[in-house]
Amino acid sequence: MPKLIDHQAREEAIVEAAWRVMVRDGAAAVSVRNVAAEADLATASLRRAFPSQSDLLVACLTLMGTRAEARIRALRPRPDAVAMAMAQLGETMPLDDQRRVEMKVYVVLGIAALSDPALRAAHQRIDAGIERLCASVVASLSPSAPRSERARATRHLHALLDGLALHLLHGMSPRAATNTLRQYVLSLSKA
Amino acid sequence: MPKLIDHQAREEAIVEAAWRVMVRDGAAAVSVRNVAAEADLATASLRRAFPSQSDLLVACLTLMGTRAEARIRALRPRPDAVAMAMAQLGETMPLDDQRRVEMKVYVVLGIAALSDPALRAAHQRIDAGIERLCASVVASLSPSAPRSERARATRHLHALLDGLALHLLHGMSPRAATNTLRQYVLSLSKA
DNA sequence: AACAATTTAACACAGTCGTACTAGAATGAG
DNA sequence: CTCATTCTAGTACGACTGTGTTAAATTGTT
Repeated sequence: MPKLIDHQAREEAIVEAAWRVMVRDGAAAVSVRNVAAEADLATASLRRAFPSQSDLLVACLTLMGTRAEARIRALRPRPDAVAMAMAQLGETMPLDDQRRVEMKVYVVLGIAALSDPALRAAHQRIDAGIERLCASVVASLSPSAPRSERARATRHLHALLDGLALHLLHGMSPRAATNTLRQYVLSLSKA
Repeated sequence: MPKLIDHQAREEAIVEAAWRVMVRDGAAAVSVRNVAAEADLATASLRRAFPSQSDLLVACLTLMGTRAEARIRALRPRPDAVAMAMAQLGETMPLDDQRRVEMKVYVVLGIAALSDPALRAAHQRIDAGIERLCASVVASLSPSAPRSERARATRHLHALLDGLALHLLHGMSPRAATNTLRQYVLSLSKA
């Protein structure tokens, strides 16, 4: 039998290389050749893992969602609902390089998804996950609020989260973003 | 003297053609050739107005800012502060095709600005304008709040606005977005 | 050591990109 | 009508793109 390769590990390495290219040079630079060079692979090897560029981009988005979801799922429960909410929401904010990269990937490919059906599906899955997270946070903080009010708060929280993500990429300080988010979370728990 | 051409009108026509291409096919499709074809012009004519692609993209962003600012400036004052605030903020939301196009341009090029210094400067000017608008809205609704509180509300409003813009592009209904925004504006006026 | 399966390297193809140049068409002023 | 000036069409160049294909190198098993 031939050279044995851990394909899953390789796929992740390729995706991470693509992330680096995207963060460094923008979405337009994520070409098969650039990513292969960044991953120190032949373009043909990359094509075994991802036959088309579209597959690669979708994998970029999907792995980002998987990673973030895993981190949130791994959080230890906390008794304080506000602290728990902030911990969960904070996993979607760029407090370290890892999360900063993921957020940029999410936002950049989210825009690309506006004119790419394949990306659109992957993006909607992640978007739905964030929506569920927001709904669960709202439910835990304002359990007694009427349903329509919770729905509105969920939309509000979701938009705030994505808006802060955008501003963080454009240079907003993580402190300011965290404070803004915390203030809204607190207002939910009081209402 | 030769053919007389209204250069400003032509530049705007070119930029609008570029907008159409960007909205229809994404930012990657905004090439000199595609835009020239969309504007029914020779590529050489386009190059007279915008010598480089970067110039064209910057103009796309700048004209968008100019148009939106002009619309906001042209609003008739209203006695009701909440109504005035919603009218001003609403000018940044896609309630018609015109605004929808502009919002998409703003968001798409805002992402492109993350890895393009020329675009970055143009984007920051518009971003600063929106920030000023948010600050003025907050000031008119919560004149008695302490300064730090107003600063936080401004950041909150700004993030909410951009987050809703993103969600609107991804299919959120304008009604839901308007309701969410109105609810926050109302909460500002009560506090 | 020899085989077989997989990975890699290298190249090829057709297309588009930004940018540049040149020759000719169009047109307002005299 | 003529001229001067501007605009346009067309072409060209080198670089890059996604996608294939083919031959050679690599390596676990027998």
